Amino acid sequence: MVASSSGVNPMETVYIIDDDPSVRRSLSRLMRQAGYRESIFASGEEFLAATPETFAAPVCVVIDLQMPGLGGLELQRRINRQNGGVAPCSVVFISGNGDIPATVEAMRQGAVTFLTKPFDEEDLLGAIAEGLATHRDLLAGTARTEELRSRIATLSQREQEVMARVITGALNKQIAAELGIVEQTVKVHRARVMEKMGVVSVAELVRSCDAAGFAAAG
Amino acid sequence: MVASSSGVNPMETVYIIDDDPSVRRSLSRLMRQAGYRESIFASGEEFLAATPETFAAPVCVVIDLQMPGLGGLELQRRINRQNGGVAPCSVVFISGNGDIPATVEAMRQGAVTFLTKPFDEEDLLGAIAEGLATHRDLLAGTARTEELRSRIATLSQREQEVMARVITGALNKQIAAELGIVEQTVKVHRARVMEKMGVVSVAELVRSCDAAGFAAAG
DNA sequence: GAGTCAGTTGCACTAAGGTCTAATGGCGAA
DNA sequence: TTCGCCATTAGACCTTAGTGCAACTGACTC
Repeated sequence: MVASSSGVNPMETVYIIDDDPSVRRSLSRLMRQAGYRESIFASGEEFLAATPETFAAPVCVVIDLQMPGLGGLELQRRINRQNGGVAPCSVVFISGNGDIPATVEAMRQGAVTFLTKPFDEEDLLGAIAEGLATHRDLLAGTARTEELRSRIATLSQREQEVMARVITGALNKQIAAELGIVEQTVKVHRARVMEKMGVVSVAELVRSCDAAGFAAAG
Repeated sequence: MVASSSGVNPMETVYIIDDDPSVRRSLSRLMRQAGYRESIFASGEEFLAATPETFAAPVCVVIDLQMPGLGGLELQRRINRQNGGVAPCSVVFISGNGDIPATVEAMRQGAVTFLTKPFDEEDLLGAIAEGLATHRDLLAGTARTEELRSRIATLSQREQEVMARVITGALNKQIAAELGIVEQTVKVHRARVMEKMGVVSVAELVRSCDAAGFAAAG
């Protein structure tokens, strides 16, 4: 029983990267039948050239391990590097004659799974569904983080210095002493920080900074 | 060049689980040469019966995939289950004739790596070092979490209710209204919360609660 | 029944945070 | 040069938070 298009988010995309035209055709058809948007590529180079470095909607990339030119593992590495080390999409490997070291490497680099040809279509669809779900969750977290970082970017240098100390629980007078300014000035910066960050309490500010990876001052 | 015992934490332990006596002897010697504490077991059942469910010091378990009785993958599952789903130690697989599906499963279950015999001693030692390091970091986080949870456990019901609202940034008067008590009472609870949790600022309290998984009140 | 503990409240006082208005000076863009 | 943004400070005023002391209640224990 193949998954139908009902219930599948039409924005979720599957990219197929395989040097074998018959595999590409076959998987392309399978993806369409499952209700996914899909695109096929004959090589990793082609894929990298044609797709953005980051994706706004869930994406799963199905990669053939053995390909002339850019190999599957190296392709996976480059995809991961595109997003500053954070996987910009989910990856599923397929291979005709893979070996265990390659499997270990693929999994360590974050692959959902590693399937050997011939594989059960259900296994592939299951892996893709899992990869898309994982990526969906990741994107949700990333969107929040990005929003917070853009807010932090609107803070002036001084405001960031004050915020870094506020989220450690430092008193205004302590912050003033550290920065060599007067307490009243700290209050002004602090108020602006709260306003720009869109929070009304220190508790929210702490959570926002933690979520955005903004480091507290020692 | 085999790693010497210098620089290796003497409390870090490696457990070898293999049904082949010669492999056990060989790996046992290798571990001792590398400066690790080690114990050998002929089966998963023997290991589970002889070791605690959780470990206080870094541990790496080297598991043979194919063993009569309890297989390597099932053993890994049981080890992971012991700690409520969180890996209680690191796991390295070794196998004479493993296959890709087993490798995928092992890695998905959190194995550091999967080595095929005959393997390079350096690869095994590297994997063990990595596993121990990962487990060390995990233990450090766990210790902190446990300490915070035990602190939270000393809070009375009311104090927890107040804390849950303090960490949302609620004002004392809002908390009082929600709980149907007077602001002064909130202040008393709040002061006791800060004292018992060992913090002096709301910022620290928020971080502690987040680290301990204590949920804020909606 | 006495003692203990958690929860509650009131009052007074201090400390800290937050807001508003007003003013000064530097610095880069238009 | 003028305008706008940033950083800075002052003074006044109000709101919150934190602390110390005292007291009352109910449940539970010795």
